[in-house]
Amino acid sequence: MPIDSDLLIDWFDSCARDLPWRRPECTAWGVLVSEIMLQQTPVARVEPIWHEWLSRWPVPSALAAASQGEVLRAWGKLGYPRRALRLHAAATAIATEHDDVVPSDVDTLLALPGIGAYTARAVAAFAYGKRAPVVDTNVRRVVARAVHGAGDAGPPSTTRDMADVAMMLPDDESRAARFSAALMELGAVTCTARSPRCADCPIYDDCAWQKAGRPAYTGPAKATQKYAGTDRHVRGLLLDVLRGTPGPVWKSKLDVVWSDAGQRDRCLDSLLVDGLVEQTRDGRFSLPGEH
DNA sequence: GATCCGTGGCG
DNA sequence: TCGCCAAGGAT
Repeated sequence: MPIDSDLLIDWFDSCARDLPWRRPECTAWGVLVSEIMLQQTPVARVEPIWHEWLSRWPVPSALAAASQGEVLRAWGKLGYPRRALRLHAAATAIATEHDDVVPSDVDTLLALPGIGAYTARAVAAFAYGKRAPVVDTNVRRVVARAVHGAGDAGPPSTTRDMADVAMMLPDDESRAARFSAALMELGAVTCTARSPRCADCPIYDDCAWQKAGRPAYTGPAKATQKYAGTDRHVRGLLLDVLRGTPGPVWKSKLDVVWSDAGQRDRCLDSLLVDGLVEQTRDGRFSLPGEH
């Protein structure tokens, strides 16, 4: 059973969270910054950083004028700091190639660094009101349950997932964009992964999962990713030292964060390769552009 | 398609 | 306590 767009949009219009990047005065740039920050990162942690960024860098060219090190510091502990570098690169491209205007066309957005299938369509829909299937983890879960009657979404398949949603998109552009935002909102606040609040769900009566008695997820087990002791962990520790220090540091300062010298050095090398760290001529290490 | 890439809160 | 989870993208 497809999702009743009228029910869902009405619920969204009356109950949606008041998030700053949803306000009418928010620019397309503000929407783009929010979408990048929200990748794999909860709203509560993004909000304060988003405000700082929009206040400090209100247009793409302003961010482009900042150094990579400044950008990484301002990114703080949002996680996945390569996103910050890519957003900086995207801002530079927008400033130089698009007249400082965030593109509204999906294919043009896809050509920018750090912008993939989800983010390109999210910006087109939420910043410009375009009709595009916006599919994130929330949408995949809501569709899996409400439409397919499954406990959760299986492994992602961009093509199939977008086709699923495209079929349900209202014809009207503005309503299509609100429908997408509503699907995401429902997954984020009501049809949650762990303990869904089905009693509060606006489409409860139509939900295939509810009708089937809410069967548990039966698909393939999701790969659980470790963190403690991984390279990701060590890279985070190394970067945290550089964020917390005004200028370049000697390697001895970095060596104290992790006992395994082999892993430490491998991670430092990978940070250099990724452009998250630079080495000065005298052999010290710093965030890029800070020496 | 499988892996890698940060960080912190919560049940 | 600790595994799961959070508006993904690049390779």
